[in-house]
Amino acid sequence: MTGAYSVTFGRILNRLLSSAEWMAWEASLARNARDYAKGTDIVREGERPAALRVVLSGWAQKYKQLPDGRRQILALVLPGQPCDLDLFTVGRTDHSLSAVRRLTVAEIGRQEAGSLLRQCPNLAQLLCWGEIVTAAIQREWTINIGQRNAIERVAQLMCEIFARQHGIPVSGGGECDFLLTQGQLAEATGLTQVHVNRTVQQLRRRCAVELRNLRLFIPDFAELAGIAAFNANYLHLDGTDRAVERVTALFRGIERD
Amino acid sequence: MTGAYSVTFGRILNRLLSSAEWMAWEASLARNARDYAKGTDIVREGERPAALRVVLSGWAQKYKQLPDGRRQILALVLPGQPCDLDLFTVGRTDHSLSAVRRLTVAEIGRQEAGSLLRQCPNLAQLLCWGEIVTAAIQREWTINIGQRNAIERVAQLMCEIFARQHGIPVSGGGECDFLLTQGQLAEATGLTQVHVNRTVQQLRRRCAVELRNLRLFIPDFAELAGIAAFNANYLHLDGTDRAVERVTALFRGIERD
DNA sequence: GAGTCACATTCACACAGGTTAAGTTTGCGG
DNA sequence: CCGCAAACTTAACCTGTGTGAATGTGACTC
Repeated sequence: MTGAYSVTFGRILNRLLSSAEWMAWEASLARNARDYAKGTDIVREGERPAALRVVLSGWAQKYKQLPDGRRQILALVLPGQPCDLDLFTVGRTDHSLSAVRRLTVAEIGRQEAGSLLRQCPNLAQLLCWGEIVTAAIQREWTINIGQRNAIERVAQLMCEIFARQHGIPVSGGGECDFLLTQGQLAEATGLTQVHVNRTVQQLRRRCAVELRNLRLFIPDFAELAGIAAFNANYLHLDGTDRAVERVTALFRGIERD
Repeated sequence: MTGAYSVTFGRILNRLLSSAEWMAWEASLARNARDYAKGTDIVREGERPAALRVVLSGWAQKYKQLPDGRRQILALVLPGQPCDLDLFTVGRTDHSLSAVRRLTVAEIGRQEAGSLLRQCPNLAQLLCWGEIVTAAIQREWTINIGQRNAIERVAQLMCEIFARQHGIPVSGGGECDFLLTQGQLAEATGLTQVHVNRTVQQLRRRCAVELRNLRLFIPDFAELAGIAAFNANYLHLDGTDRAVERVTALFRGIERD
């Protein structure tokens, strides 16, 4: 059920929720697990949000499509992360969500989500914190696609995916899950499949990066980060504990309401 | 002081805050107004957030820069909008903020922001709603830069700027503020200044769009929207009232804490 | 173990958009 | 209302990435 939780959210919940809260959360996830085949749409743009969704294993992708079919992957949702807070915010979803590969998500309906939030006093703040980081990642993707060239874009995305799973390695490198095909990598970076292929080969030659068996091997993280001009600030890997206090402060007005 | 408030936020506050709340908010803004010259940095990436900033007149831009100087405008903050909620969320800002042209912002320090939130029970939810819409806009910018070609990108941005000021015209067109130079338009769309110039001329020819005197003239909105394949869903122009209820529900757990 | 499918790879060629470098126009500060 | 800087425009040339189509390769199925 648990799978490898991403650094950015799953582990944080585990650390910042009380053990009773954590158990309620985990139980709710387990009770509502559902599988999707690769490529299946989970939510389509324009629908009314019906559930709080949390990825349990596999990756989900947020995407948008133009009327003529051109498609952009906007974000990747890794195991342990909530897909979005649309259930609590918008009337109609403005983007679609689908399965990168075989995927298990928990789909917590409105009622159960409500009672879960009441059982876990810090959960709402933690969910908000997740959204804040997601927004920061979205901004980085914007500059990635807008300003970096092909090799930098792909390198940057690889660094991000690695860091979101294992943090930044102090030295050397490592490996991590990487579930995207080159075609999907193209949709995420705004390149073509063909050019992504050329680019991946370039990275193989320049710093021995390997993409094999749904895993990404990075012999020297610093070297790859150098190519991408990768700066991990935007992942806000530290400071989560304080963040929860801060978000709580934002809503302090409510407590006295 | 007030200036033309954008559809997306200023007017909403006006409608959804009680008149006492609205007066407290306006008073706080007026008390903390500060001017910046065109191009001045207001916040630099990596700084600790020190204030809740709200644009009073002029436009602000969020941007990021790569080490070699390439720069991407990530978002535009229009009059009436808060720049971000960094004060309540992150330890270090992950992007910079500067003045598109001469700009007046209110800079509400931590203490005053706290007391303001306590005076205005719905303010926190409204601020959150603003962030939700901002995130949706960021997603649209990602697909804009990633998938649309030059003329589509520029047309899309023009439609957005217009719609954020006046909503979608039922028929015909209209005019609105447009404070970006072609160079800034280039930084926002991931193109070059030279190519933006070519593109703007193309739009002039194809649908008589004009950019003059810091104003944008759109004779036929539908035509421009057609070029861009513009779909206003992501601006969430409707449904704000309900949204505030929803965000409140998200934090209901807290009320009982 | 032949057939199928998904994915990666390669090639030849085209073009949207980048680059560099002049001009020209506009508008603001004095 | 002058002078200067910022903004816009034009031109010639170049290149990174897209296009379309074919081939290779490994894994899974019946």
